[in-house]
Amino acid sequence: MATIKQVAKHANVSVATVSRVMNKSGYVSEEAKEAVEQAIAELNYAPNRVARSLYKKSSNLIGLIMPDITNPFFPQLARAIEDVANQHGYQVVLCNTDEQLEKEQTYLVALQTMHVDGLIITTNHSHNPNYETLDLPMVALDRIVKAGIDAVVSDGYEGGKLAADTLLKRGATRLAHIAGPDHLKTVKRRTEGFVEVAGDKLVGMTESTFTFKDALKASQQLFDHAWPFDGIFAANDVIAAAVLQEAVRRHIRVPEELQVIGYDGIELGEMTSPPLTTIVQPIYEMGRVATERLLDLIEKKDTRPKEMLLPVTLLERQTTKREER
Amino acid sequence: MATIKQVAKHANVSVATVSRVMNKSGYVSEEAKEAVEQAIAELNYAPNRVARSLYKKSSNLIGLIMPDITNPFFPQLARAIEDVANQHGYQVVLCNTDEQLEKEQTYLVALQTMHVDGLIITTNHSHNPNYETLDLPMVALDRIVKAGIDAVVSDGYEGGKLAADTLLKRGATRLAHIAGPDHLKTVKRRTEGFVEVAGDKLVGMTESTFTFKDALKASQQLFDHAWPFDGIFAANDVIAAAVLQEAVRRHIRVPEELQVIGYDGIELGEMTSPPLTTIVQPIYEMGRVATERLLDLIEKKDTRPKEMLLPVTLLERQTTKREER
DNA sequence: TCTTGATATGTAACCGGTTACACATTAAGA
DNA sequence: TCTTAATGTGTAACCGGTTACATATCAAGA
Repeated sequence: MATIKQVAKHANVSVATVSRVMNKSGYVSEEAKEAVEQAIAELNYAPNRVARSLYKKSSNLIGLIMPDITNPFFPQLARAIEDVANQHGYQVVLCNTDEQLEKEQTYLVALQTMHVDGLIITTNHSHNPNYETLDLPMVALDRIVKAGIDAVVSDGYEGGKLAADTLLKRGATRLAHIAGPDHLKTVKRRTEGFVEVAGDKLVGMTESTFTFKDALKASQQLFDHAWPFDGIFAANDVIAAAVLQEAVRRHIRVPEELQVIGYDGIELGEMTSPPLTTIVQPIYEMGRVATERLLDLIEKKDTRPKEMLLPVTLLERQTTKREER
Repeated sequence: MATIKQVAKHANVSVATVSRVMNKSGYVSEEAKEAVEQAIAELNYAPNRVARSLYKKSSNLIGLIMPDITNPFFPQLARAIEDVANQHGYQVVLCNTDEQLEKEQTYLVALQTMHVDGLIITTNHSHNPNYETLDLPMVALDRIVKAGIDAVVSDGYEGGKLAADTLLKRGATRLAHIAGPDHLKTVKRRTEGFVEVAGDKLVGMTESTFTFKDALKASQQLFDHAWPFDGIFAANDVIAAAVLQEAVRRHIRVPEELQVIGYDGIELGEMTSPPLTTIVQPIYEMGRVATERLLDLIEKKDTRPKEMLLPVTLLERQTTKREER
């Protein structure tokens, strides 16, 4: 790789002039500019970002901290973040923390010492001391870390209500629910919204993590103890897929005997049999908004922290009945 | 963040001494060592990786180039890579190229100018001129870029044979197949293996991309034109899920009337109804091996290029019949 | 003609590490 | 006692950019 010195020599100017034409800063004569541009082209020169970072104290890198990219909700988020970052000349560093504070801490110092310009956090520890001392632009995604940190979340409460409402409208009279992990505020809201609208129609409820195995166990337990119910809302699509599988195993017909609604809108819902009706979070959009916000923060366009609440929608596939009109 | 100078002053030594104790290089007295260590602790010092990179021309960063993290095969790979990299003090930069040469090229210069130490490539252009001129350690994963570049792949040929063999053993007599995209060599091998063993039992075959929508179309077409068949092998699990969904829609009983085998062993296969029998690639293992190999390359432990072929296994779930004994 | 501000360009300091080199000091061996 | 090698430490150059500052030229306005 050529250096700026070589370019300068090649174009018969000083390094300062080369730097000026690259950054379009200061005064440069047309003549010099052309010479430099030609030299750059001829030497196939691209400036060393490490050197630039050192002086500028900015790396055009953003850190993406998530529990586990393997969880099917996150890839879309990561994709959106990467897309937007890339469009603005940033790269993203991927960090899987498994929600372990220690891993998180390790990543945080690594990220800091490499001078990332900002952080997107998809993690849960609202009390996490790691972030408090951190003087870095950051935005929380799908999680609420603490007041004072920007957050982008979708409207889980409305989503929960929408799920209950839909089930009721489609003629369900005995509702069940599988909630997500208790420590996730954004997930809890779904349950709250659902319970609120379900009222005394709610006949069974349990809780599960977001792994399929756990979800399957929870489903079995629910079917064993709370059956019969004719409408069920799962806190996410993975859990809904487990419910579906368990229903098939028990020869319960979906949606005739049991209507099922999931939450998230991940691709998985399209692939189940029958395809899953679900409350769609605008996942890609959330990633996009969060990244754009972070970029604004980095460029100091706006520093008042705020929470962005994105709307959810119902996607009717085939685990709910057609609405009668 | 403290700098090495501050640490040096605090410990009453020179920066060289501080550097020496941090890197355990050269001679340092016990006394000086303790003073420095205490200063580091008190100032909460961590060396600036950017500065270190500039001098060392090595960033402890590795670039991960993949088509689309949203494709359910890749997150596990990414996870493995990230895990191993992290264990060795490296971070990974995520790049989604959508298989577009232009994006790839952009990433490549970005990655080079930030002095990544190596590349893991999960992409397809065997003729890709971008990589030829690149003087960087790299390993191709699940893809064969060209001779001379290390590659880690699973044994698709054996996998295809295993699928046909299994179907035949379980009593299928009329076989069908949906192949993957033609330009993926590693995927083509699955088809070759399958066709070889299926022989004249093969009654229908078509091709599909790895998106669910396309797979659904391909399935429908196959059912329309080649039915009846009683065993089908799909080039990956997403396609198999589509076949399954279409079979359910047509009230074809699986596995009684039709046995289905997928390929990959992604989590999705666990979530379909019924759960999918599939040929499992050791995905995480592949990511691990590739990354360890890359790290060896970076540290110049071994430079002879080689291709690593990992074995696949059959995972029997419920879309195939139990073997009669 | 003289002053002044806009234009143009180069030199060198700086960012925060690493390390070559010079220079002590000390201990072991002759 | 004199060499010599091992040990210990500091100074400064270096990595490849950016930019403050000094300097020079030139045209416009007084």
